[in-house]
Amino acid sequence: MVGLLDSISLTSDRFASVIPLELAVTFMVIRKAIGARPRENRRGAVLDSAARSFALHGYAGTSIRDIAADAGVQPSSLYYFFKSKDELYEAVYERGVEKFLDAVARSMSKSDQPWDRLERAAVAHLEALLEDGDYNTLVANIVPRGDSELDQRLVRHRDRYEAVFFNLIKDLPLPPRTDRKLFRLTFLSALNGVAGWYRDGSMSPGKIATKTVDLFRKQLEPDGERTAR
Amino acid sequence: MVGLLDSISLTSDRFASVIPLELAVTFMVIRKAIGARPRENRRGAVLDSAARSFALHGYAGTSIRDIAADAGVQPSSLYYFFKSKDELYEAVYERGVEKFLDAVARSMSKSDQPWDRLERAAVAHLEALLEDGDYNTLVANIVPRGDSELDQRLVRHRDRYEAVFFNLIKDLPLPPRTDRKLFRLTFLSALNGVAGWYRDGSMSPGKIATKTVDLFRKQLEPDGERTAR
DNA sequence: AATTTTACCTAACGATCGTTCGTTATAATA
DNA sequence: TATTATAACGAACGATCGTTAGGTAAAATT
Repeated sequence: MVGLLDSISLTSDRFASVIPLELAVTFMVIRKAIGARPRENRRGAVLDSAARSFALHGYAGTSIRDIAADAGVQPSSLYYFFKSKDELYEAVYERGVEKFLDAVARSMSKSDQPWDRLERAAVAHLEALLEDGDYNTLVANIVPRGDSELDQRLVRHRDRYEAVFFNLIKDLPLPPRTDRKLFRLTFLSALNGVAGWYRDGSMSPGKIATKTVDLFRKQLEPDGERTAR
Repeated sequence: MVGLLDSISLTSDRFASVIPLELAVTFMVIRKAIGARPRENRRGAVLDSAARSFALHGYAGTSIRDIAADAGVQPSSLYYFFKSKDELYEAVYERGVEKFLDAVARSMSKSDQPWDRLERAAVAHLEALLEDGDYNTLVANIVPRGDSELDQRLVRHRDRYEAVFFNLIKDLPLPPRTDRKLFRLTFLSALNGVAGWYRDGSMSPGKIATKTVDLFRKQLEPDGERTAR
């Protein structure tokens, strides 16, 4: 409020010397409502809206106009921040990878035991996916096939993250002939698949993650003798 | 060939009485190349092309014109067979569910043991998904959220198939406190996720399915003592 | 032989798509 | 104080979108 009056009193405005202050304020308000805003960067809002729409309706199902409307901005303004729809999509995807990376890194501060480390990572992964949301949904759901230029860049971002689980699983004490690559791919699909059926209120993301890890590690349950081949 | 000449000799064609037979044949050929074909139903071809495109680029990423071009038909012709893009998509999805159902039903003719039955189903599922292809890819990849009318119909088709695994897993001798719902969801995500990383030549679909089932059942491997918590 | 049905076609509708253009008010800098 | 950079805007471009209308020749039916 003070800032608004200040900016009038400095008056680089071409009307200021001709019209009374009351009218100037009116003009300010109109201008504020319609057009140019004072020094405000909507890049973050645009990125958020893009993440939302892309997560909900996919790349092709989301139009530039959808995103712009959601962010309260004109369609053409997106091109001030991003060169193209592809670049915007990549920015969202990359941010999603970083959010995953951060979440998992934070979760693994301590604990040396391999299965515990995997469990912590899984919990962090699922919490990021289901609670934080849109950016991560994109990374979890879209497995780029690598046939377009955009896809190839997406794969590179995704690989950075998958490497984390590669290392986590490398340290796991598994039965000798276990296929660790298949384990990783299967495990990640299982975790990411949760986004497809999770409905708020049923079970907490952390709980789901823990139980999922248990599914993969249950050979040591004390009462495992009920099972048979 | 004989049929072609026959159709000329019956001559309900308005040129037939005016021009010689040679020229009539020429017209036939031209008409064959450009326009109206004799009694040929392209519905199957359209459905195949739709499955292909939808599997490859998704619903929004596929245009009616893409499908028509791939099927060698005019865009408007799709509306002779299907009322709308939505209905075409649903037809593909439904067919995908039926293909899955058939494949799994065929695979389970004998074998009483629960784990073996699940393994057979998994093998059939993955072979259908990775070898047969497009129709199944659609069902595997798209988990409808149920917010549109189309989505709600899709869910109903999908549920018919998931019920099969519900029953398969019900009979499994699992440790007492195992969450069978989570097992099913996780297991199906793991299987369907294979479509995201499978590249021809690495491992056969059947082998992947078998090993995936092993991952979920490995608690009875004889040398499982290497594992620790 | 005349009529109807089938299996398409050509042409076009208005809406929406990603993107570009030129403009403009504010803030930072010289 | 004049200039430049920033953060947008409104209007429009041609392309493409799902869909419809109306036509046409062959086949089936009457």
